[in-house]
Amino acid sequence: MGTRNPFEPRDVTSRRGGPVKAPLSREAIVQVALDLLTRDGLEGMSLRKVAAALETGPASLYAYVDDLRELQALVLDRALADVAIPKGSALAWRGRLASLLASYISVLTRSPGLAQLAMNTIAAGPNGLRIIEALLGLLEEAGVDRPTAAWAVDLLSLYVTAIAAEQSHRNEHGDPLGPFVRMLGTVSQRDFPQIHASREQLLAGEGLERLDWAIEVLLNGVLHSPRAARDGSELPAKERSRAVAKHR
Amino acid sequence: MGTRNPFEPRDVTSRRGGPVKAPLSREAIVQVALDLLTRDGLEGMSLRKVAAALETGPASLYAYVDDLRELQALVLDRALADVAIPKGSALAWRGRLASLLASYISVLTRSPGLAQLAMNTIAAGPNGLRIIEALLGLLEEAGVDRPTAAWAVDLLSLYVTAIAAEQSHRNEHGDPLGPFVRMLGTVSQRDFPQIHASREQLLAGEGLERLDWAIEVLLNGVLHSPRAARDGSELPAKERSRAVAKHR
DNA sequence: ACCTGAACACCGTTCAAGT
DNA sequence: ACCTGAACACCGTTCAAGT
Repeated sequence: MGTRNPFEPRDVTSRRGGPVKAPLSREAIVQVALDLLTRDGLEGMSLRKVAAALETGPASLYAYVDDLRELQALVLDRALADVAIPKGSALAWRGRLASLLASYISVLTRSPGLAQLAMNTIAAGPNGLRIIEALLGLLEEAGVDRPTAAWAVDLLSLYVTAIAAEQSHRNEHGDPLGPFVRMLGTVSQRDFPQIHASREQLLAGEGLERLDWAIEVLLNGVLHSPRAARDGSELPAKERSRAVAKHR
Repeated sequence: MGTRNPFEPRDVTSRRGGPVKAPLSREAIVQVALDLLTRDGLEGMSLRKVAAALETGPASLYAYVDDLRELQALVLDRALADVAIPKGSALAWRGRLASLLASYISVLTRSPGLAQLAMNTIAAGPNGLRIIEALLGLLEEAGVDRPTAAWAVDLLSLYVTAIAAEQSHRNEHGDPLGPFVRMLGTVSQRDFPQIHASREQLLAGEGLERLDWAIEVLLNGVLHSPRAARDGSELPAKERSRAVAKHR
């Protein structure tokens, strides 16, 4: 690069007739970063590449963003804006909860690397809050007591994020269970009888079928494990039946 | 480095009187890598640093290891050797299952970065297999049908890995919920009434207490969501009661 | 205040060359 | 076959200097 030819117009026109040069704002940086993440995955979203896409040097970004970590948090929250929160009560709470979780997974899976990013980032942005708020509301509607609901939000979002991370890791890394399948094929019946007997079952099922089942497990588990009652007897029948009876 | 002084003895003695130079074997590489991971976290376990610790260049490692990914998988399996698998039947299945999961978490949390590594690596090594085998056995003992048990293994290990990753991420990054707590303090009652009302509950509880509760949720959920019965009626009472009655 | 080039201290991986 | 130095193509971040 060195010296620049002074006669060459300095990006007076954008390729698409847009504004003169990239305006370089926090929003523009986050948008370009999300685009890169969606196109090229987590590795493709480096500060240097974002800067290059904005036709500037990497140092320029530090005027708008403290850190790579901060940029990642901003990108995550931007992406979470697309999570659909079921409105009204067309569906019962269980259907709305399942559909919210499904939308969250679908957003995280849409951009490769976004789920991995979500695993390492606390989603404390406005869109993350919207989702937490909705989860708490739906659990209350389900009759789950508040202490249980609070922890359940943590459990549900962590698990669902982990599922998405696992899925997109497989998609991204062209690693469709490769080593795992090979391992299952060669596992010895002597040393690992249980695994041997469960070979097909371990691989059975579409991703979506397994996801539906997992969400059912989590919801059933939450309904059957109220915290409020744990202090009392081992079988808190009254408290539990209240939550369980609501939808079963 | 350039030229080496030919009079200087070429590492004839190790610092601790050990063998002459590091023998450079696959095992030695994995061991050093695990040591680095335990001491310095995920970032500290680079091929270059492992090579430096073995007093060689990074290129030398490629004779024993295909890839950074392969090294990571080997390190993970090596670490999983420490997971304690409850023997005999001193405890009921539920106690042994909980203690196996707790041991798994404790191993993953012991070395910072190990859990993150586990999130991105399929644990198909011998020690990973030992754990899967034990989980399948315990679930069978619990009366869970085989198709359900197979998927449950996936669910349990994924969730528990995610918990460990979250915990050690907080520990490692000196990020003890910092931004999340700050966010909870400033969240507006108007916009997010549910979050506002659940502020204390969202933060309440020791890590271990929450972990115990989460494991209870997962086990209760698995017991109440048998796959074998899903084809039939919505309320597969017979199948379910068989599994549930076993321990409740 | 915003922007920048250059540098610093790192990465994983490859490759030709040595033994 | 094993090992190596050097190079290649990258990183995030800092900093003095410009406007």
